Amino acid sequence: MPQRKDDSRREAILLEAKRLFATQGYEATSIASIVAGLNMPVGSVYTYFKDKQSLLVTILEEGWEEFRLQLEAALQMAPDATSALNLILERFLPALFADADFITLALNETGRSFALNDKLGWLSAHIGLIIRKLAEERNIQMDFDSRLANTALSVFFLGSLDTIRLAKRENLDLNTADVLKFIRLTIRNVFGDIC
Amino acid sequence: MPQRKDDSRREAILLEAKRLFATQGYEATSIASIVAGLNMPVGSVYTYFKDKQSLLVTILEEGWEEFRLQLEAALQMAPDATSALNLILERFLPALFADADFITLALNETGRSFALNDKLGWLSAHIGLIIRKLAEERNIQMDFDSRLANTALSVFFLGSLDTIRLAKRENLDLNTADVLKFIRLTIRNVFGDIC
Amino acid sequence: MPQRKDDSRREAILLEAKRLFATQGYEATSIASIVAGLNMPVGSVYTYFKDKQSLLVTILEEGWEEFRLQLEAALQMAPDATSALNLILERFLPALFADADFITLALNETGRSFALNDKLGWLSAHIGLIIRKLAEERNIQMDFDSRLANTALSVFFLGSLDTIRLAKRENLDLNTADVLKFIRLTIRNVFGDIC
Amino acid sequence: MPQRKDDSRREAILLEAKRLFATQGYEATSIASIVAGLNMPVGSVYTYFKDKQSLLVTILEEGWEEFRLQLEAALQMAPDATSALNLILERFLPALFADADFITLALNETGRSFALNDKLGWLSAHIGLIIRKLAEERNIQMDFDSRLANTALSVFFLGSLDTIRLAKRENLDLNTADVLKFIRLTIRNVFGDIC
DNA sequence: GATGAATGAGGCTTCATTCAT
DNA sequence: AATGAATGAAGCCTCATTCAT
Repeated sequence: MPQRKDDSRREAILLEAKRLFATQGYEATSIASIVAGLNMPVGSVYTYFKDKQSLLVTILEEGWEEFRLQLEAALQMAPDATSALNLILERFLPALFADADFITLALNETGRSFALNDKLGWLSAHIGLIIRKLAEERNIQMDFDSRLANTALSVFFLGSLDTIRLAKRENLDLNTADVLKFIRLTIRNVFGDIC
Repeated sequence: MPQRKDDSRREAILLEAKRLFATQGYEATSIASIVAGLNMPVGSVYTYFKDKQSLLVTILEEGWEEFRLQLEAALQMAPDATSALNLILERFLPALFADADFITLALNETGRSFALNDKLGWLSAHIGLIIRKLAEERNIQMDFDSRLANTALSVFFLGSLDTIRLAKRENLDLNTADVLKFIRLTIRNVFGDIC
Repeated sequence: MPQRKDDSRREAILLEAKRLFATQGYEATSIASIVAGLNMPVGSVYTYFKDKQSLLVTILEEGWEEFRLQLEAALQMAPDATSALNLILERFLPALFADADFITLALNETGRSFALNDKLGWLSAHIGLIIRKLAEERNIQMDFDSRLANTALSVFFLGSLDTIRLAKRENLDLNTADVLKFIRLTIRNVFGDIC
Repeated sequence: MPQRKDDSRREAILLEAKRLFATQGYEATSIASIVAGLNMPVGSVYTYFKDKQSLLVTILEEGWEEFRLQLEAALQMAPDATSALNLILERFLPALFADADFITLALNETGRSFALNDKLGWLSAHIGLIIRKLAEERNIQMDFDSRLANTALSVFFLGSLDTIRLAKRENLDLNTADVLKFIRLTIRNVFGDIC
């Protein structure tokens, strides 16, 4: 029996690739530079991945899948819309915001290797449902039409992600906590003291 | 005063470079591909620009400068905070939002060739001043601390830019008008019917 | 006596290698592509063969040996030159012509991995002997010197092989039967109605 | 004005490539090895040729074109079929036979980069016309059907080429003169003393 | 023996930049 | 100043072969 493919080597490659792609950009990062720090030969990348592009796609798709599963699990556990919202604010968003490299790649490679709009659509559907339920529960009249709602969600979601990556990259005096606080504040302005 | 004769060639190069950099990415765009459609020799790029990097820097800096000057001119003309705000909403933002390629480059090349945080800082200062004046004029109590204000501005500004570039790139059923409408709505929620 | 169990795997490798070497060329064929269709691991090749080169050499030498043995057996069975000639025309050449892949490899790898001239020399000696006997039997004066005879044999032999491989490869409206017919006609022109 | 493309460099590359492709095979020859002896950098190849494949195609197509033009010019000059035949035997074939590298490539790359059958068809048409005229002029009854004629031509043509390349490659005691002599002899057997 | 992951040299090609003309 | 051929470093990827299991 030959050596079995070593999952830890695969993960190490993905992790280093994510770091470098996010830091220097996909095109500016060479395969050689990815394996250099890992003390692996270049050929190893091609044992685990078809080509450079699939490295990026894997990072983005597996990364998103992780967040998606987290969110769906959280929503299933939630007995009502209020607790669902709180799970999003306490679990999903913090986990997403913690991965600045993923955020950078997702935003920069939109369209080239990552269908960000698909993900945004999926997110809209889920969040929209929660919002409508919340409004119902709390007897609040929502006069947003769906276009405006989508716009709002997109601005808040993308703006939060971009703010966080900018803050991390430029060592701004802003951080994840500030963004979450701002989101909470916005929600409270509409729905009251539910989070 | 007429422009120097060759400024038109310089501008043509900048325009095509901006389009290609935004569409394909900076690294993936070759100098040869920039001049190809313009029927210019590669050497031309180096008579007007030091190297490829300076092409990108010029696009970003001159692009920003244009918007900055527009905004400053607008603000100088404004007699009070309310009209300043309206000028921003009617002149500055629409002009900025119209240039999707610039937005894409500014967001993607953040940190590599463009200090987006500097620009955000400058914007914060100006907008912040208007906000404070507005609050004063209208006798509204602002309990935002400055960190939260900066966060809010960043989320809204970057989120708007990202939403617009995503909408353009992915042919979403969202457009500049929707984003502007959402911004207006948000402002009215705080300051009332001033825009 | 039964063949050793694993000879079938060795043969499968040789067969697939021959097909691919002939179709795509030796260098353009990877070891991996040879075993891919056979559902065998790459390592198998190295249990039966020293390296890639020896795969090719084996195909050519074993292939030639098979034809050589066939021819020699045929000649031993023949009571006279006329029947020897007919055996060649009815057994040896059809068998050789049927293996287009072998022909292609033999012609293309001449000099690199296969001493085609050695084989041609061996063939010349045998055919030459038959020719001389035939001339003697039929009392025909052969004024060919040996150089010209070798040239003639080479042109006919290589020309036939090349024609057949070209016909197969390019789906020409020419086939093995046509080539054999032409050879027969040429012989009849010299020796009369003996085949 | 920049440097003009230097045709002598282009030719030097083609010549060395032809030599190496014929000697070692196309796949086994690296671009680096082609320019090594010419004291040129690798990039030069790509100034004159799109890629490695086009290097081979150019060698084959330009080489064939040269021979084709020679033959057509010769045939136009010939007042009758007999002199046409002699021009072929004295001009065209010797020129073709002299270029052993071209012959090797044409035979080995048949189908991959060179449609040898197209050329054979073109040749058949021209030679066939001469043959028919000769038969007519000399009142000889040709009972060859066209299939057999094509076969004969293919065997003789390809056989001659292969014999010559084999002779050159293996330093056989056979040469171009022998092949031409054999061809002449064959023609005389059919048409009498016309060449 | 059987397996197939691991290796790293080497191949093809691109491209920013220079500089002869 | 204008041009575009020339350059060669560097990138991605393939693949024969080895060897741990």
